[in-house]
Amino acid sequence: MGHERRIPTDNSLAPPGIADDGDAMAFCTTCAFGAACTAEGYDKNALRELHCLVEHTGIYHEGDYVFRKNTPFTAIYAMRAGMVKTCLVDERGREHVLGFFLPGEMIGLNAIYPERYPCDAIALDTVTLCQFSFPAMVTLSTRMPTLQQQLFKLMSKDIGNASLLAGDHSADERLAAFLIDLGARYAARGFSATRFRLSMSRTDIANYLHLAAETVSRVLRRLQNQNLIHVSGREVEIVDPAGMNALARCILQP
Amino acid sequence: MGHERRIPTDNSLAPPGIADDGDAMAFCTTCAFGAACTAEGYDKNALRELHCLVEHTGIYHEGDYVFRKNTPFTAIYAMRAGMVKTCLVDERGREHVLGFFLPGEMIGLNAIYPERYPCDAIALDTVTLCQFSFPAMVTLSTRMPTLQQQLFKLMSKDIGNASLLAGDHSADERLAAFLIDLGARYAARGFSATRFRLSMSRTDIANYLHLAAETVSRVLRRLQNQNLIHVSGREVEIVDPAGMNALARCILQP
DNA sequence: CGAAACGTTGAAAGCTCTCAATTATGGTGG
DNA sequence: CCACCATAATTGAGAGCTTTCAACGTTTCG
Repeated sequence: MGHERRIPTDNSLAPPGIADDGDAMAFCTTCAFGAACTAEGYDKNALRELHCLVEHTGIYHEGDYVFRKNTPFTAIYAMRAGMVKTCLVDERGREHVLGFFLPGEMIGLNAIYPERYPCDAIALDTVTLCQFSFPAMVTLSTRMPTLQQQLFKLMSKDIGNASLLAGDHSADERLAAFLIDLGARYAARGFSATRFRLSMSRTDIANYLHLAAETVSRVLRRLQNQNLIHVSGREVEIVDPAGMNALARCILQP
Repeated sequence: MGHERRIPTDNSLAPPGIADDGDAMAFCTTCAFGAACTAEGYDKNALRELHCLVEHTGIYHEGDYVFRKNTPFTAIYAMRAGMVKTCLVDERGREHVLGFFLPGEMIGLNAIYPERYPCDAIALDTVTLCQFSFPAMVTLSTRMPTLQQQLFKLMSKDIGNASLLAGDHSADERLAAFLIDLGARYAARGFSATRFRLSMSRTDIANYLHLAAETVSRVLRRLQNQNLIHVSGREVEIVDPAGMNALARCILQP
């Protein structure tokens, strides 16, 4: 394994339900709601209220659905461990991957407007997450400005990220940007930015980057031959971060 | 002209400042904040407060900047008339168009998280808009749940829209989806869905759809030869909406 | 009227895709 | 523990779509 999970995934024995304070506080430091949860000077009751609308869900295994397209929107989810992809299948049967989610990131924010989940969310490995009732969050956020701001921030961030893939860039640039971005997000959670495991298949990567799976294979090989990365199965090491950044810059920079 | 502007653009003589109620109310029916502004049963004071944080800006002419990349984020804008593009220029000097904005739509929501505008916003023709101080909106929205919900909705919508261009589709499908989408958005504001004027250049369209300008020309010609549309300069008529929808479906449907 | 920007059209090159075959990996059951 | 199967990943060759480069026609506006 390229990195160690800091968040224990062995809470399978604990029944789903209200998070106990100890667990919740420990997790909150890496969670997307960290800023709201751990905000200083906060009324302890408010903090308790926020924790009370969280449910730790059971464990999801590879292939399990966190939610399905067109299901009524009820909750958003914070990743605790593992990786989830969001995707949808078009009428021609082709799968489009919208995003990959790492520990600490939020899923479901794009369901608020349509009031239904606009895509499927599928676990790529063993996943645990926190479920937040959205109606409850909305209510609470009117009394808790920090929470409201955090929601605004998270959503605004998502709007910006979406345009990452927008440009018409070469396959090499796309793959470089993908790996650099993944490394940066891992680093933000305390993992290694240069060594990690790809939980998703080459096909998933291809469907995310809008390339053919064969092209993903070829480009990974090409980057390795240029001594930019080292790939072994799903283990990846970024050998030359500067070189990779140079490739990815035109995508990540703007 | 393919459609009539319902919103007068001749307020250039009025000094920027607080919107008078008459104007504001008239506009609100087509504005993105309509739901919040015109919500029934609302405290008249709250409504007045919302209107008070709006400023009608002066007129922008073609090429004028509404805001510039990296400027500190202070306000979001609601389009009243005309068209604006948001774009950024990469280090190679190539322009990427992120979006086009029609009357009633909001600009600047992607600046909340970075706290700076992440792109330029440029008027494509004669533009008028309303400026909302964001800090003031945030404060007000804690007392005005409808406003908060409206903000959530608008942002969530933007997250979803961004994935419209994501797929790897043919140039024909992209152009068809672009025109159908534009028509639908015009229709949502009371204009014709099948006859309108493209305020942006072929190059802008190309930079938005990630095609070469020459390809845009060729595809428009191709669609016209198939009797799907009629193009004359920047005037467009969708002659066969069903056929165009069939082409665009795989992009717009999911 | 003339310059400059915009738009169109043609031909050749390049990148990625598709199709096909081969190799590697991981899980299952004997 | 190993054989076996299904899935995933890799590699090669040819086709297709879009891009690039270049030239020409058109519109706009000083």
